[in-house]
Amino acid sequence: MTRKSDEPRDVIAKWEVQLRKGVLEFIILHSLNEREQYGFELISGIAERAAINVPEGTLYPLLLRLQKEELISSRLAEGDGGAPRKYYTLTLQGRELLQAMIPTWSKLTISVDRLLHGAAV
Amino acid sequence: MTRKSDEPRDVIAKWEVQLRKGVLEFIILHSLNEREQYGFELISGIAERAAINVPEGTLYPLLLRLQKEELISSRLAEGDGGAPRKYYTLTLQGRELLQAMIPTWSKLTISVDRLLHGAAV
DNA sequence: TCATAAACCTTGCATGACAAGGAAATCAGA
DNA sequence: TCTGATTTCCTTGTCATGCAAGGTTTATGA
Repeated sequence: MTRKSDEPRDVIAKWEVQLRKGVLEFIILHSLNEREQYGFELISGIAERAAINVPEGTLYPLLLRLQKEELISSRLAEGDGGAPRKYYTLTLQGRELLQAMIPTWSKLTISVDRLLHGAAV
Repeated sequence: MTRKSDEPRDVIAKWEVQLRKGVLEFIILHSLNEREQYGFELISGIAERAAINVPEGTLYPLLLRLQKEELISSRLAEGDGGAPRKYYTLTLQGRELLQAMIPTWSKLTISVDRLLHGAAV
């Protein structure tokens, strides 16, 4: 019995990975704009509030990148019986970028939904 | 006078490229599900109805990929005083995938909007 | 024959998501 | 003291997509 490697579920799962590109940066910046948070806190908060699972292998490289781009900054603090936590907050640049991202996101989703529902411009 | 290469407009433009990943495949499939179309027709139709500009360098490789994955099929027809047109339609697999994509897209945008507006799950 | 327009194609690069594996700090108990 | 569990963070390599730039083919009209 042969088995195709491209079953529908796999195809959708791969597509979802592509769809998330850019989106995760957006929601991380937005979450940090609400309040200072550390890595694990971001992951659990976003999972709880939006049902979006952000893997560690995605989050940490992303946070490092955002810090290198000076969109966020960090400070170390003691952990709760474990390794120290790294708390992140937005820089001024980060807040400005986030403000520009919001209408960009809105425009894209509105455009797509307009196509989906066949409404005119 | 120095000039930073990372001006806000560039940063947003790059981010927008990332955001479109996956989305373009989705809207192309959706457009072709409505009716058979050729490349230029897709570009102009999507630009007009959704204000989304799909460059040729994006569209043609995408169409070739979708055809290789047997999500769309094509037929040649005469052009309007120019090169022949390649008309594309969805295959059964393509229609099935599209039907699975729609709720995936909805869930993602709803989740993000829930975060943005601070509503609870 | 040349220019123009319609339509399509190719190459190479930039970039983000993530699986897998790992490392460091703390604490509890044997 | 050693071991294991828990919390937290990090690194590497792979895969996929979008797209700019440049090119090709077909037909038409001057």
